[in-house]
Amino acid sequence: MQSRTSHARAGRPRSAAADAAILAATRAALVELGWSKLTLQDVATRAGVAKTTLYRRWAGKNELVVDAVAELFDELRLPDRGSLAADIEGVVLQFAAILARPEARSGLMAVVAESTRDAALRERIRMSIVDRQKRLVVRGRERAQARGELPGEDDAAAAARTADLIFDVVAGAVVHRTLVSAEPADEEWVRRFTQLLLLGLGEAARTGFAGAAGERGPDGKDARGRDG
Amino acid sequence: MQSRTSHARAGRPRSAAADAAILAATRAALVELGWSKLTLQDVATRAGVAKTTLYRRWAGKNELVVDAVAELFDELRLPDRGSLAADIEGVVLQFAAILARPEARSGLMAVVAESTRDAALRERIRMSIVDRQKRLVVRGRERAQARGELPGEDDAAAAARTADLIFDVVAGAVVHRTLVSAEPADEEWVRRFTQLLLLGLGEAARTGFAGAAGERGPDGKDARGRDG
DNA sequence: GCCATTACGCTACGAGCCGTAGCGAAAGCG
DNA sequence: CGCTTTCGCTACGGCTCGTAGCGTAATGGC
Repeated sequence: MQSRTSHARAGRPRSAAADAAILAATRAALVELGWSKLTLQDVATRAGVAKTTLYRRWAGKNELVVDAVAELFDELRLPDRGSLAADIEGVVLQFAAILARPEARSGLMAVVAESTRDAALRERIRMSIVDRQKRLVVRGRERAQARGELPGEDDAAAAARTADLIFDVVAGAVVHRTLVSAEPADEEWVRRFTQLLLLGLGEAARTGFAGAAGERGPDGKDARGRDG
Repeated sequence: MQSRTSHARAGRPRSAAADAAILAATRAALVELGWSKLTLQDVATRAGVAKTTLYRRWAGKNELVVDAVAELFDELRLPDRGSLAADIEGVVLQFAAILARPEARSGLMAVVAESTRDAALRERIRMSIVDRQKRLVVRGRERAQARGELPGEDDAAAAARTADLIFDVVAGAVVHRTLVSAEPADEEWVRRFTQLLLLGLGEAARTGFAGAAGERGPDGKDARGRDG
């Protein structure tokens, strides 16, 4: 069977359990040691494998950490909460929860920094982490357009550019808040951010901007869409 | 006289020229080698000083790179272009120009990553890099409020939270665009981003969002303030 | 069951960088 | 001229990296 599904070449197959153990050990090491003090020898010991096994599967520290961190983003979902605002808040809160974990904080920025000088690494990050997030933006936007909350776009290229822009704004804001400003992207912050994103600077400020007093938008439409 | 101005304790004073040479050498090494392959021995050789001199002035690689990169942000200015939109575009373009330089790309994210596990380093980054940027947001917002483009805010604490939010959105978006998406934050992107920030998702999309056809805001006010 | 093939654990190794210690010389101050 | 601090230089132990080599384990083909 294996000969058909994945052309299993003869020989001893790689241990899938070892893969999982290594990635879990990498995350544990990231939590305890952080990026700079993480060594492959330490990861190997934690995972119960030999150091040479690590080098047979990953080119180095960068690639290993990318794969270890990428698994954290598997849990990202796009819940249908009934309105664009509520959908944004939901997915942003999930994203913020992942970035609040120490293994993501210390690992993600480090590999992004490394990727500025390594095109292959940048591509690996894009495929296993970034694109998965961007897909949520695209689908959420389509959903909002189907609801009539956002106008449709005829030009496909323009639609892609817009999705890229929105993605950079959303992901960038959460990352900057969490890692640079080093303050939590909690529910109140997400509410205020969502209002700013939907209404813009002038209009959002005019509605009080507080979230507590401004859950409903100025056009009378329920901004959170709990009951329609 | 120095005994009064800066209590210059007796002994040979530190060479200011060495400081400048070391920081310049650090930036040069960042360009050629990137963060991970940058060694203090290499920086010392480039600067024409001994390695021990580096350790007498900086605790390690992290602190050195923070200071070297911080100088890049000295050139940030807040030009008065006549309108909030034009001011935002101007300062964002300056920020993008700095982030386009390789010494900023490879150095900035790396020290931010390190700062997730080092509170002292995080404070150093905040003081010498982040706060300088944030001040531009605060002043630009005050200017827009004086112009009547944005409503004033009575609560000082709420005003500070709003400034923080705007700052995270602006800086985060540019950083994410430049370093994660790895695409240039050029004039067209900045135009579209500014429109999104000012008008919000729904309204900005409704105006076409393109920039080329949307240089003027929907309220008829020239969004770029070039010739009126 | 036997063999070719691949993965694995283990050890050892040179190379490079880190951060520090110690020394003599240089450059300021009074 | 003494005192103090900085500087250049050398040397060092300790650590990590990435690889090589070897014997063993596990699988598929025959």
